[in-house]
Amino acid sequence: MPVIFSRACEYALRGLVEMARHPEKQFWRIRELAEQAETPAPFLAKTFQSLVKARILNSSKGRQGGFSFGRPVDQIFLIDIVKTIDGTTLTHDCALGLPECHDDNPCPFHDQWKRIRAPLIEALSEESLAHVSKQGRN
Amino acid sequence: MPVIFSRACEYALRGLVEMARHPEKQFWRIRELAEQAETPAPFLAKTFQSLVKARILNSSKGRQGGFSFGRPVDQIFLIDIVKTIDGTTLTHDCALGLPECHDDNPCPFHDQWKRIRAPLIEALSEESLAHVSKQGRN
DNA sequence: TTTAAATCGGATAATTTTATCCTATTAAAG
DNA sequence: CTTTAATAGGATAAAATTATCCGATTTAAA
Repeated sequence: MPVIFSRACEYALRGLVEMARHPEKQFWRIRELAEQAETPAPFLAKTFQSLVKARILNSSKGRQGGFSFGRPVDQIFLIDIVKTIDGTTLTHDCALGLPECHDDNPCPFHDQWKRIRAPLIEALSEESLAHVSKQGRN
Repeated sequence: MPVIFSRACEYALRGLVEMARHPEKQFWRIRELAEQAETPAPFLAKTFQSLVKARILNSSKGRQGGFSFGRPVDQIFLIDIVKTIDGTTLTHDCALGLPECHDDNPCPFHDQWKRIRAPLIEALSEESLAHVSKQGRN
């Protein structure tokens, strides 16, 4: 198992950060981007299709084509990417996998997980690609 | 994908909580426990083997056999269970899957994830089965 | 001593996730 | 108009995870 995001989501995030780090580049071909982000190219291409559907990315076919951002990078938040690719499991579901776990019928780890998940959701919601892409060196 | 723990780990936690909730019961047969915890019995049995190896559980074969705790439930912490079954990925690895992500060579999400992961590790380390099993109603 | 009932551990099956491949479509360049 | 180069999307393959099965072993009861 990966850490908290699926492999698909890890790859997408890495690819998008790479894109955001080179604002001078208008269109990215998937092969070049995958190479930079060290991800399997065909798999990244697949996950990018979802991001296009979600309007986070634009794509254009044919020569000189490739992927570009669907809106300014300071308006794309990590939560948008995670929800598009991994759905709402991480942000909504029970850590013990119980389908009927809610505030009024909590599992024994419910309150703890809720408390831990809150800052995670907050960080994902507030961190834009613009900001994240300026962090780190990896 | 599950939320943060593997299915195997979710099941183990549910089974162990169920056991801890019934301290009057010395030995649990896997079938009965799986039924109570609503987990697939053969799969729970497999994951329980790992917990026996890790001395978190005792097992005895044959008639009247079953599983019992390897030490008092106030000395078994969630982190022990998670590490035994899921290893250290959740607590150690890079959220973006980068193998060379460290404090001195951080990925763009490194600091955020570190900040979020800390209270998670803390909670898992401090929450004993004794305490957790008294929480919730599910 | 035999029988019944439990875990152990290896083998196997099913499902999900990850990864690749190939053809179709599109658009620019020649 | 033809060729080249890109994504789209369906089909397929590989790998990992989840789930089951069965014979071996163990232990207590009959």
